[in-house]
Amino acid sequence: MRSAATTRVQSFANHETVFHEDDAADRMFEVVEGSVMLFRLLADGRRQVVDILSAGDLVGISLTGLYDCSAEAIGETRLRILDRRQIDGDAELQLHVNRCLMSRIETLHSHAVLLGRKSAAERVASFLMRFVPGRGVVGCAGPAEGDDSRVVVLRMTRQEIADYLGLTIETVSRVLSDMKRRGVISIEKNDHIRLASICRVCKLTGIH
Amino acid sequence: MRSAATTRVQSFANHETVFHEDDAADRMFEVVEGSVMLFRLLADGRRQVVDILSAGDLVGISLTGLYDCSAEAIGETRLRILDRRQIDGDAELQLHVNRCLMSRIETLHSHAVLLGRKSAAERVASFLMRFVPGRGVVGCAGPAEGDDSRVVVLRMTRQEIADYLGLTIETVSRVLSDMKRRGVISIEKNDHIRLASICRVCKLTGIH
DNA sequence: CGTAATATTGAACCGAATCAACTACCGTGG
DNA sequence: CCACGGTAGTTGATTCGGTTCAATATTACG
Repeated sequence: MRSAATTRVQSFANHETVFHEDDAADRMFEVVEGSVMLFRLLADGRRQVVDILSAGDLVGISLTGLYDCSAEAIGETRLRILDRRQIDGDAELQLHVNRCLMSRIETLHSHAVLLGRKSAAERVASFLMRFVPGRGVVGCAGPAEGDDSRVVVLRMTRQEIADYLGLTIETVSRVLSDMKRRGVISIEKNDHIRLASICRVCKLTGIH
Repeated sequence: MRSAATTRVQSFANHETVFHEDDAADRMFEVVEGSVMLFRLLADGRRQVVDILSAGDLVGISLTGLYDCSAEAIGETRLRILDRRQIDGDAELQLHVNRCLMSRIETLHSHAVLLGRKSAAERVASFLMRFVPGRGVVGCAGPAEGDDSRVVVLRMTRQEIADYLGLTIETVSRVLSDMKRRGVISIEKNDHIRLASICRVCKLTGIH
């Protein structure tokens, strides 16, 4: 979005913290590469991953001056540091920020449906479909002619997936095992999952 | 936000539909009075209320050109119809839209924690605390000297509350009955609930 | 006052959590 | 290269919170 010459890019290792909830929100970022996980903690340690951001998304926007959740890199991640003042003055940039925020809101709406109304199996299927762009959404292309399989790389631990889906690691594991048993997926590595048929996975998401 | 002379205000009766999910997002609104409930449906009829908006909030902002959820008035509600073109040109207005969107995102983050990680009792307590501004949040004033009770008016049916909290009507009812039994609240009318002690309700929200 | 809609309560059931054991994987160093 | 230890993931048995189904009570309203 901005010319690379005038902006600074910072690298984060897998699981490295970008900022903590309640810290002063002094910096804003744009994801250049990798992903960022936003999460909140309850006092007793329960954790909920509230959003997962990837290339092009903005991280660390705050209304109150304090970050409203913590942020952690998923995989090797590079973030461009943005200048708040530059944005405030530029109508064009503001429009871009606007679109990013709206996109977050739509995603958060979907996630509320998942957390409030979907079964464990539907949540895991929905999670897997995140990694298949253009499928399972409006204007879904339908099953590709011929082979409709695909390998998705999660780059998240079972604990992170569970905290994102509002489940426990055991439940996530059980659902994946069950999908494997039924031939819907096969687990090539812990975080490399082959969807035997994208369409079949999609039918398990609960949206149909 | 805008001068009343040049803008149109539309009134909606309780439970009247403002727009439907997937309709063309041709209009944007600002809540003048009352509230608006945003919800999504799954194909089998499961419903999740994803957000509840009140005075000053914007309704019907869309990224895709289609509304991403349905909107329904809660109580007698008045909405100001906004002109999209007017906003796009005005940096000052954009900043306001921006702040509104950020506020939605923070609320949606909180709601994800509620839906993903809180017990039924914690969800209902959190819901009741929504109606007590300035308490149970950062910089909470603490219990008022003397009487710390308060009557809150829900203006929503048990079904709507349940769909907002990701529960069933029976569970909502049971939790409220249990709180009543323990003297935390008293139900003066179905939608008029007296919190005997705001502080005690707050302690049940799970955030402490 | 009578009726329909909404809310409460009870009993049985079920899905996911919990607790506990076991297994696979990964990196390190002998 | 393989043995070792630690971490992450799986699987099983049991428990528990919330749902479901059914009956009753209450409220709103003509």
